[in-house]
Amino acid sequence: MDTKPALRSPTITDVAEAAGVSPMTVSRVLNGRGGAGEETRRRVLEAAQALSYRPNAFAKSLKNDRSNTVGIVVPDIVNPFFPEIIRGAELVARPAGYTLLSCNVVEDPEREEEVLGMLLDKRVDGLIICSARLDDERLLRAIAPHRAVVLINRAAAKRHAGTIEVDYRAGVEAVVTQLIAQGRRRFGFAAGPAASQGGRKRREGIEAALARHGLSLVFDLPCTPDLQGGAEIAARLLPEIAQVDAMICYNDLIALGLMKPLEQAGIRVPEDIALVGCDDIPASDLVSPALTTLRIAKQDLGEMAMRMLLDRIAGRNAQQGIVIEPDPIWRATTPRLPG
Amino acid sequence: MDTKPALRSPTITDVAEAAGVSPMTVSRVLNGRGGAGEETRRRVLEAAQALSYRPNAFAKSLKNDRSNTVGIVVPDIVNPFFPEIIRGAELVARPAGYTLLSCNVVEDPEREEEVLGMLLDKRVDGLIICSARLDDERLLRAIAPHRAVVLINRAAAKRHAGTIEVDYRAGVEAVVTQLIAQGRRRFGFAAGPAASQGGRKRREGIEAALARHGLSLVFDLPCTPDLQGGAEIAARLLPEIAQVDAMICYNDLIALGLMKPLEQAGIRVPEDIALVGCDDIPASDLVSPALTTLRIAKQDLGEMAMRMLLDRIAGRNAQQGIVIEPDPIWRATTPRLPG
DNA sequence: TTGAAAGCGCTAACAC
DNA sequence: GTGTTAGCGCTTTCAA
Repeated sequence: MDTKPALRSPTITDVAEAAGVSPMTVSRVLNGRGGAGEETRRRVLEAAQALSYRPNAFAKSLKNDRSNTVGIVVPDIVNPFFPEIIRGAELVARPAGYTLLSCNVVEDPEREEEVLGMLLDKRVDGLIICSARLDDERLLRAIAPHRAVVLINRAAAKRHAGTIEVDYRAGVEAVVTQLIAQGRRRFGFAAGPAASQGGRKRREGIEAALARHGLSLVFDLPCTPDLQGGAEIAARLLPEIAQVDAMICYNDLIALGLMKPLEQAGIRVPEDIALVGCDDIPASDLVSPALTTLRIAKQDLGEMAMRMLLDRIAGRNAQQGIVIEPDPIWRATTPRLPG
Repeated sequence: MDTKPALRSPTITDVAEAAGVSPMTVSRVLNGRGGAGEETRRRVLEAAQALSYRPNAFAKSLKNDRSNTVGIVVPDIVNPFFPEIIRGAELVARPAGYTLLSCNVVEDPEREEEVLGMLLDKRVDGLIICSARLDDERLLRAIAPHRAVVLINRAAAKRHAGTIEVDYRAGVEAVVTQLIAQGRRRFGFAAGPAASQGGRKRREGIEAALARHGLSLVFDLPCTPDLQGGAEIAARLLPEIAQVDAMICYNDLIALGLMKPLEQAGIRVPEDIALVGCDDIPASDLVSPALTTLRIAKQDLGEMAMRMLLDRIAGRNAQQGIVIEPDPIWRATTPRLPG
């Protein structure tokens, strides 16, 4: 019955011919613009159906100067922090008629720049950038030509981009303050990527809490934000492990990567050393001892960012900067809380 | 110094005017087609640079009838199995000049169908589908109009798509055989999504091994392929836990989701019940006891799939079906191997 | 070595 | 209610 799929996909003109009308009428019917006779309408729909007609998105975009596509750029799709954000963003984008183009930059600024250019070529209507690693100048230059931008965990002039920032500073400060109250004094920081703004805010939080007690960081080293980074920190830390009785980690992956080497070296967590992560990825509640961390509502974050982006695309720049608070989740890598 | 970014992005005509040549010459220079005077060439490049000209991908695609974009469809981007595949695919796609459009279908067949249609609208040059959940007829109908398709973990007529399949059957059979040798007799299967072809192959592997010893599955229940699914299986299993001394799980997430409820119920792993996952996600080596599993080279899988896809796009359909073998990783949720 | 014309598939603006 | 014209930005074809 079925005819073979044509070599060339059917165009609006093919449908028009099949229905015995003009392309314009087909366009009107298919886009629900109204102003088409009932009978005509039926014939057009039938013809489109019969040909399995799908409008060519390029032609549409070229004409309309909008792609109905938005981009989201993440440092590393394998880091469990980001897929949830992507999912949240997609959840909002799709019902609004947007396709999400998600791009991985593998923690590489060059690549980040390249990807932003590519998204420009594809004429995305807007984009979300998670934890941009580019320096201010390059970032600004790269986003300037874009129609609408939202930055996650990166400050920027409101004119150029909306921002959603996690208040790591407050979150980390609260946790460190609590640990000090429990008697910890010698803090280390596994700082994550040096270029991360979020990393600097976490450090500020630690230092603010420490300063109030006349303390300062005894260990502060950057590392890749993954299990491997944690393992490397462990190797650096172990020779001078006695210097430290609490480690604050840039994220859960680092903390998790730290745990096994510590255990193998006979260091007890949390007795000898307390461990705190950040993000609350699923694995953190699965390991033993379960990891104390700052929970971030990742999917919400993605949803918010996308809502803000859609607003900006629509020219509504109402909410320009949102700050969300992380939630301390006290688990077993820190001493039991009193009460 | 800089002029404000224009409202309208510069076109090839703008560049042509600035350089005092025709659009055609600009096109030639920018695409490295050769046949342009040295001096002309220089002027064009300069003008393009000065205007920050970026060719409009739509116009290009509309004309060329190719988008230089390929799609990859995954059931759930939050499942750690898939981001690694995506990364592998991207690693191969980008140097070849392709942009990867990754789409999440949240384990929903309707959504899968919709996404395949959307990809068609966007005129992707080809696409990879991971663990398609559509039934054969709908899947075939959905991929038929696409130019090139590769299926991961799903069989198909070679004419319609290349395939890369993990030999779960053999992998699972080997593991179960080993467990039987260690004295396990009462096997359960946390089967994952009913629509998964991979799930059926795992079951076949279990049953083949059991049959050789006159045994059969005492527990076989579908579940979502995530931690939640494991927790639900645990709830169903616990009342009749004594019936079972080994659980084979569709994937590591399910196995991991199973572990905490079992532990809380006082069931010892592996003494009372052996546990086997599949995929070898990073968390599996972090928990205690560490999870025995079948390792799949996820990134390789993604790379292979993309290479096969690029071949098919280029009209080279040499390698049409690849089977890869999973690697049993014996860890602590199964009894120690002899030797 | 360079340019002019035509057209990819679609739709906004304006007829009829 | 429906059709015609023109043009989005680019490149292929052909001519100069």
